[in-house]
Amino acid sequence: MPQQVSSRVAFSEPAHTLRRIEKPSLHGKLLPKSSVTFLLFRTTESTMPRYDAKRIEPKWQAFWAEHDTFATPDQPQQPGAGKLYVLDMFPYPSANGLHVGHPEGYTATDIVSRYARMQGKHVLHPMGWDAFGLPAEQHAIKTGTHPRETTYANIDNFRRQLQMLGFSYDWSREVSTTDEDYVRWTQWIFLQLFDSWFDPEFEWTGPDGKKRTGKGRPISELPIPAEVEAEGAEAVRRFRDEHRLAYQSEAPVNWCPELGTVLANEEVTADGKSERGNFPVERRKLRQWMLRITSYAERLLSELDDLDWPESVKSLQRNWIGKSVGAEVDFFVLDPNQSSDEARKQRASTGFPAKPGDDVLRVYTTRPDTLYGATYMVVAPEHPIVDSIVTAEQKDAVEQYRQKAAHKTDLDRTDLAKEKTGVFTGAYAINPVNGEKTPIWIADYVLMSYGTGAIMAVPAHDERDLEFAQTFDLPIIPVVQPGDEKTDPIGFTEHGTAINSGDYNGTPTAEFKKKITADLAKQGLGREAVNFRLRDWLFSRQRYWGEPFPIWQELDEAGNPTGFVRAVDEAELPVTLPDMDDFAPKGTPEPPLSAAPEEWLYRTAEDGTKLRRETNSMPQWAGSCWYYLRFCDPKNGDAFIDPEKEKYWLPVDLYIGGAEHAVLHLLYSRFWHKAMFDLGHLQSAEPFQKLVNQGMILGEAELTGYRIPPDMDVSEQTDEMMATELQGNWVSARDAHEVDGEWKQKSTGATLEAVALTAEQVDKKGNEFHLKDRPEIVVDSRAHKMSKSRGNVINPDEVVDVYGADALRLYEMFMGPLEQTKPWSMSGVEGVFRFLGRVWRMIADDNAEEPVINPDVQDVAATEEQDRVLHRTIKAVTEDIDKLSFNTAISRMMEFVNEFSGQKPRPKAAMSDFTLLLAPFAPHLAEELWQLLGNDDTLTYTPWPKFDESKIAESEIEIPVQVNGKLRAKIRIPADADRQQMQDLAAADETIAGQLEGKNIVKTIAVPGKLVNFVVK
RNA sequence: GGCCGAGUGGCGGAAUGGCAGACGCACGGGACUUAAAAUCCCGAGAGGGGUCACCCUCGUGUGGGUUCGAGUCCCACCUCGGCUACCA
Repeated sequence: MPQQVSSRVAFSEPAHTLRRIEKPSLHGKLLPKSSVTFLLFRTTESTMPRYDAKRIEPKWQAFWAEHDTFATPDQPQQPGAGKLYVLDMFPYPSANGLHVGHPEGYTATDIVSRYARMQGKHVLHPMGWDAFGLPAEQHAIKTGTHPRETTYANIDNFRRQLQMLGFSYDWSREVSTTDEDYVRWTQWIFLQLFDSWFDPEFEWTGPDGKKRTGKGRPISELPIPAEVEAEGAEAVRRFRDEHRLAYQSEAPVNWCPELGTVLANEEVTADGKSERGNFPVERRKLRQWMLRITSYAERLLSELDDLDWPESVKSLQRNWIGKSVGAEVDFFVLDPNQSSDEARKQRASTGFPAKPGDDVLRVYTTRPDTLYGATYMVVAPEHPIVDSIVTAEQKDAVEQYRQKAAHKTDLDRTDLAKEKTGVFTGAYAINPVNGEKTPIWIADYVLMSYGTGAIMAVPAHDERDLEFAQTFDLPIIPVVQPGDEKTDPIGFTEHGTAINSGDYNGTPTAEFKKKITADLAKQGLGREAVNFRLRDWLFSRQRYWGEPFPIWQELDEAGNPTGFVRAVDEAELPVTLPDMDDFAPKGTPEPPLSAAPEEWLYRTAEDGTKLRRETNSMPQWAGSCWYYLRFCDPKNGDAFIDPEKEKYWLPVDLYIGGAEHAVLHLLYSRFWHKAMFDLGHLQSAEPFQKLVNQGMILGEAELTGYRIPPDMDVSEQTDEMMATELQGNWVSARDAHEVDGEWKQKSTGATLEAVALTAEQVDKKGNEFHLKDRPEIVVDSRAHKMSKSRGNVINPDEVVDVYGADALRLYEMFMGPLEQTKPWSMSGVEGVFRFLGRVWRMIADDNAEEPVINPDVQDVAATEEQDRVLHRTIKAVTEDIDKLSFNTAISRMMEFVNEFSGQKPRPKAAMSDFTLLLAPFAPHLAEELWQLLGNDDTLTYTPWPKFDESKIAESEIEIPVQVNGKLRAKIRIPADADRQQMQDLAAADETIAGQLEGKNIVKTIAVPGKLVNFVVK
């Protein structure tokens, strides 16, 4: 909305209005700079409302701190009321401080926590810091300030801001992931994973009574196959290492040669360049730590069902896990000397799965029913079979392609996605169902990391295969007939009936899949197979400011790593970061910690083995994976959490945070939780029972006009109206829309230039805004994401400075539904600020020098109507909080105030109840009013008001009367009128009688307490 | 391309299948004031009629459907937003 040219800031003398004078330009800062002009006025008399957040808020924050009001009690306030664990996603304490998105979720959880306390529940509501991470390290490289210093300074600022907002956290439980005591247990959990393997066969029953297959178990219980045992101790060690939940493997990292450093994925732009400097980034394989999250894929998927999470988040997680059911099929690689029949016979005798040494290409497909249409095969460039099958003529071309593929950046990949590339290997395989000789290609559209790294290509029924086949002129055989005869089978990727498929012709797709999978299995050529998109979790980073791994690498005599590692002794945890002055990249892909002092890096074990520390560090996810556990028992020196406390508090009853964590954080946490459960350290199966995502807060809407480019020829437009609008290059806002970040004219598709306007350039006509010099042009307003570059970032400090914390809290809850994206509006903040002023004046005496109770508030009994309003409000607010529908709860309180503030006298009891309802939303003001109402302790644990249905009920109600579904009249009837009475009363109404006259009543619908509807002809 | 979500006044948004637009912003009018601010009161979906304490028509992205009755349920389409991207 435009900020009209008008005045908003007043000057006045009295001290309690000084805050408005201190920063008269504040509105200029808070509102879009361009759209406001100030007219400043002076007065010698105070006319400002006396509701003085600047006095009230610090007073009560100090009171709460002094009395440890929010320290988690040992017991529920009311016996049997139960516990409630209310958790926020803890923030990364950035140098910028809080943005307005933080208080949104935090206010919601604070309301729930305060409300639950008043209901007598035992509430755990903690806060902490996810404090490892890149920015502090980069700041250190730039300035030389140690990341620890920056981090703890930022934490202090965040804590100050959160306390300024009056959140009821139990600060005695505060933890930071960077605390040594916390790091110790993060490392300890890693060691538990390191000391475990996943037994896929293990059958057991979960705490929910459901049967499960597959469980994490101690590595000592891993059965060692006899042939491995026979190979000796090293082979056994290697076998164990290969099965651990935390294991090492070669994995590609983003190496930027120009910057001489490894980059995190977040530091690489979508087009494969470094965010800093825009240099090319290549992928280089390095030894990395991985966590075997894939072994938990099935459980992470199936146990989602019982969680009270938004369906969208569940669906994101399901997609991310990406389970698909299909078949693995063996294609025999053709020996040029054998005919295909012979090959098939030989294959049939060897059985599935293929044995080592078989020259077999195994593919994974979700559409085994299209086997007859497989006209070629593709393997990933890295596929190991390539070396053994490539023919002499093709060797060079294949080698070249593999080289190129290996060095491809993300940019090349996405670019090449548009055009398929590949090279023929010269080799052929035999299609197991029809004996057809099928050429084998390599192409980078097949990924080594999914399925078997090889596919059978069915160009007729797969988009990618079709594109590839068309590029390289490969045969296309349709094998699925769409149900609709008119549809071309080529390019048809859905289910239909089989054609060109031998004896299977006419079989519907679903049935065919099952049948052919079974038939292949019988012949030993295939079997049903399940695949997951989910990959193992790359758990190491080449960073300083993260948890060091509690791992030693073993070195040989020459000081080179042997590849074997050993865990740091538990008693030596935590492994703390060495003090280093220089965090700058060393120009090699080695992590910064490899430049740590020697005494940190090296050691000789008791058995004489030389050891070197693991120099990779853990990702930021590590600390955030389990912080919800530590909050239950933050000071425990003997365990990461006391089992009794875990049993009592877990799972988290309400978890609120941004949707950006819908997949990774929540999936990783669930994985760790399940692994720790399997190992007997936890008793709950899932960490977060109920999850809510708060919506994003956009910047304030700005006025925008639209212009077409000057070179466009307006005369081409045939439409006369259009021509008028285009004249002078302006178009109507109604004719403009944004496509991929660009403004386009809907009617012509022309690219537009969007122009932000100032209020001075705009006129209001009726309800629309128009350009002053071009009144026919309608002006639009739009909200965008807050960003520094746009200059539309709202700083909570400044809002609190002008309007107070209660107003900020209340506004953020009043904006709209919690889960919805919604734009900021500073005048909306003023709206709730005015509401708080009205609340103040309803209960407090605004004319008194000292805060005292309003003389109109008296110890009188409430009238029936007053009781009705009060109890209706209690009911509505209570139910709305239960639904997390805070915006409507606030509306209800506004209605209450609108109703009561004009009344004299106002019953004190009703004012007290209202104050309690307000308390979770605007706790400072509520505490102050509670005191004025004659109470001398905090209202934090005062019982929540109860409502009485009988007081809400009215004896007479108004209901609508419809004729043929159209509203024709409203009548007053007794609340308990039955159907017949309602009909009679409705028919007796003058207007209705007129409507019914001479008509034939076909049917009458009367819903008691609701409405009457006559159907006439 | 795929998946998920959403379209209601000038704006943010309310509405167990039952009076569309609660509450708030912005806007207009009035009271108070030398004036302004602050505060309080009143008005308002759009269009039309009028015997101004009243009535009619249209109205929740578009087109169909179910129903006595649809913002709400079903089908198709359009637009916007978010996430994801060759997963065979």
